Amino acid sequence: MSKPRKRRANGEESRRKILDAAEVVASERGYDGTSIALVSKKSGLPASSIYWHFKDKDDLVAAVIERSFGTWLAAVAIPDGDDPREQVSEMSMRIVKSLLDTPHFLRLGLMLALERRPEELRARTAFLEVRDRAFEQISTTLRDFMPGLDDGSVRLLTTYAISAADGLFIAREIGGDSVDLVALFDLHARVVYDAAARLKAEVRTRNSDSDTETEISTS
Amino acid sequence: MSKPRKRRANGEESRRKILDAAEVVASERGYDGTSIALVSKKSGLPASSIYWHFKDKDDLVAAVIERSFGTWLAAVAIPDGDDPREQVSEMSMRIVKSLLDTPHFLRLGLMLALERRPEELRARTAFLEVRDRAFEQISTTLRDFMPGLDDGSVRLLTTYAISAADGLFIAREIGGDSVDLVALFDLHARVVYDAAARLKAEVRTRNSDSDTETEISTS
Amino acid sequence: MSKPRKRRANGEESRRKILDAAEVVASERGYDGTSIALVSKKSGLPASSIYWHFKDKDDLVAAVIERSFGTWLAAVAIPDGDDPREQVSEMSMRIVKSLLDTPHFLRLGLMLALERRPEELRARTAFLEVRDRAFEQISTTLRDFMPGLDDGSVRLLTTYAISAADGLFIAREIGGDSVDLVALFDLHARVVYDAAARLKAEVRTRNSDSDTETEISTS
Amino acid sequence: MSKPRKRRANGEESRRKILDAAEVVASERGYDGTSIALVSKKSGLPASSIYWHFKDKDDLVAAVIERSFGTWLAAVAIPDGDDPREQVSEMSMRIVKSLLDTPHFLRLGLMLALERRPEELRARTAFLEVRDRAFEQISTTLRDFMPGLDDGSVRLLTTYAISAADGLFIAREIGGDSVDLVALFDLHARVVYDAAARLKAEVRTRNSDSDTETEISTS
DNA sequence: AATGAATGAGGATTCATTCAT
DNA sequence: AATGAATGAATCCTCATTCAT
Repeated sequence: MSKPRKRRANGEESRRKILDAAEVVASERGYDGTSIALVSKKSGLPASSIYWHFKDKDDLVAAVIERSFGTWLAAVAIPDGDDPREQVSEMSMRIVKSLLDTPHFLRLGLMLALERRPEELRARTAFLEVRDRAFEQISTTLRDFMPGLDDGSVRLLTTYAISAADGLFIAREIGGDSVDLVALFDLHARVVYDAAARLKAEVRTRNSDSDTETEISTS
Repeated sequence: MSKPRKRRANGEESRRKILDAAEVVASERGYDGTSIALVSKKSGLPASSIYWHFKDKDDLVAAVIERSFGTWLAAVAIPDGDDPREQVSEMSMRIVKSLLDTPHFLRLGLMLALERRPEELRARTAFLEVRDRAFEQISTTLRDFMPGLDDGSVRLLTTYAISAADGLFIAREIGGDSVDLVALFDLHARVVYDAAARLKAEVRTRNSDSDTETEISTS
Repeated sequence: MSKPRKRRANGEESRRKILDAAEVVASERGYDGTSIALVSKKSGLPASSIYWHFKDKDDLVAAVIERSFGTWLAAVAIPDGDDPREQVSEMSMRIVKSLLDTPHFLRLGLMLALERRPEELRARTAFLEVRDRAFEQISTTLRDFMPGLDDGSVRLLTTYAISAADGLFIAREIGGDSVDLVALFDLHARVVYDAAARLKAEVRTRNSDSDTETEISTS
Repeated sequence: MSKPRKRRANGEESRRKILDAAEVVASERGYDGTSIALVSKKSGLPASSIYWHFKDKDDLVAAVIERSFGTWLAAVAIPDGDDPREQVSEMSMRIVKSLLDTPHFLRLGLMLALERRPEELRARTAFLEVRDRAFEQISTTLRDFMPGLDDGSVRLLTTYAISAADGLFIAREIGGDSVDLVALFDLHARVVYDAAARLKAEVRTRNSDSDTETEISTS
């Protein structure tokens, strides 16, 4: 009773504990601030055990990124059967909720993204990869909702949509509860929608140039 | 005579060298990644000399933030005598240019902003302070351009304007030359302008709801 | 069926794999440089399996020494029925060949021999033992070829013969192909033979002291 | 009196203390067996101070090699004004004495020489370099004493002379006082001298080929 | 006959900082 | 106004070894 040390070797669970601890630490302190000793303390496993499960610190943090992204995706993903027309506002809400509930993924990712070290971290590369996947996903969604948009515009809008969302997340991280993330994301969704509509209109105009089309004023 | 007299020690210059080195290092590696040894190597001055000029590492990085912000402000500031009507587009251009030329300030600042360590860094506080000043500045500008906007809207718009700009900066940091920062900031300026106009219109409508009610100022 | 049945565990073969790996590693890096992890990697067996076959690292390396010596002896040994008169030149050739083909035994042994650690290694002791056996063997051979040599001379010559051979081996290890080991061992064999002959002559002279001493000119 | 800690920073002396400690440790345990912690303990300076004076462990051991060689050379070198004819026997004596008194240089060097690690140690390279210098020195001496020897023979003899000496040193390291190093080196000197004389004679014979010289059978 | 997992001790090296000069 | 030297704590990671299965 005094020490019912669970001596059952259980690889899966240990790995999970380590990732849990590392996720919290890394998302609060960044890569350099994440010491193996701290992860060891928080996970309850000796430092050497961390090295049984992960090649090195970089490998550990990359694994954190990947798992974190999975969790985050699941939280954001829209359940099957949803009415497509509700997708936009629904996704906006889900994103906000995910950022408030599990900010680990994005906080850590952005910290890594901002770094420039002589030799790339696998952890950073891992983040950029999942970010690229998100980019493709959103591009596709945009094209579905606004058929007729040219590639350049889709690119521009997607970049803007993602980047601004990053920025809003940071604002919330800095400002805490005084930042109304819901209102900001509402604004953001509308703003992107309007911009998409305007760009689409401009494209159409440009295409049917000599015709009698009337000017289309900014939304 | 036997020794080639080292030129008279020049405090100002040494300090400057150290700050120059620290600015580059810190903006590439963040706070934890900035080792005194590296700053020493890059500045050409011994580590102990850094401690003659700065109390500790935190003090050094805070000084970097402050000087960096000064430099950045000077690059962004609009020269006297400019036509106020050109201010918006001009400032947009200047901001883009400053972010491309001297990204140190914002890169370091955002890295610091994202961190959550048990004991606050003076360096982080310093960044948040200059950011607050920028917030006030932009709020004022917004109010000047869109008189009649209620305080909540100004707050929301300013937060959005700044945050999205942060996000665009990050996108550029990640994507490099493949990210067209000029186009993104053009879009951003327009989007904020439109949103401001719409919010203003909504406010006016709300205020003159049923009849000729007199203006009711918020706050 | 679901699992491709790992072929029946074969103790002998595993043990051999481990010894093979350890032999290479230890002869390249010495005792301290031989990590169980590296032997594990090179042998393809988990570290814990190494401890199933060997008590500890010292035990493993001692086993390497013993097996290695066996291999080496077999390579050097003169087949039965050989004409005794050809033994010397033949053995010289065989030794050279063995040192070129399987240098593991001697390389590792000499490394161990040179070490001086607070607590003796069984591995080192094992090497010194087989070396002693070799010493006796060569002493006997010498006595057979040069009957009449006093014990001191046999000792001296044997020590010289073995030691110089060690040194030549090292020279080859350092110099690689640029060192003509065949020529060196030819020289060595002749030199030892001459020295033995001279010592024998000196002994005979000394024994028949008061008699008509004949001048023995050096060289 | 209880703690008159010498707090006078004295770089030279500290460096010397570290080298002294490292020399002993490395020559007893080899490169891998030389832990910075042990050197720290034996030298009385903290491990971090060792890194003020030396870049890394490899740098430290290379410095040991170089200093050790200097010491050894000084012990072996023949004072000016010595009668050249006494040089050979004198040098033999001096070498024996140096090997008995300060065996550090050669013990460490041979251990390093025998190693084969994936990435070369600067320490090993340093040893091979000084060894090369010794080779040239001895070659020159040989040529002076035996003018007329062809280059191949000089090479062969020098290699043999050095290598056998290495082997004799090892024999003494293994056998301790029971190994009569003086007798062995006397034998070695004579053996090399005789071999040189014989080789020279053979060369002369070969050069005057067409003459009536009879075959010279092996001694 | 093995092995996945664990673990405390120790490995080299860097850290921020101080101190005497 | 500086700096060579020092230093204890911390860094990441590897070590030999054990244990439960």
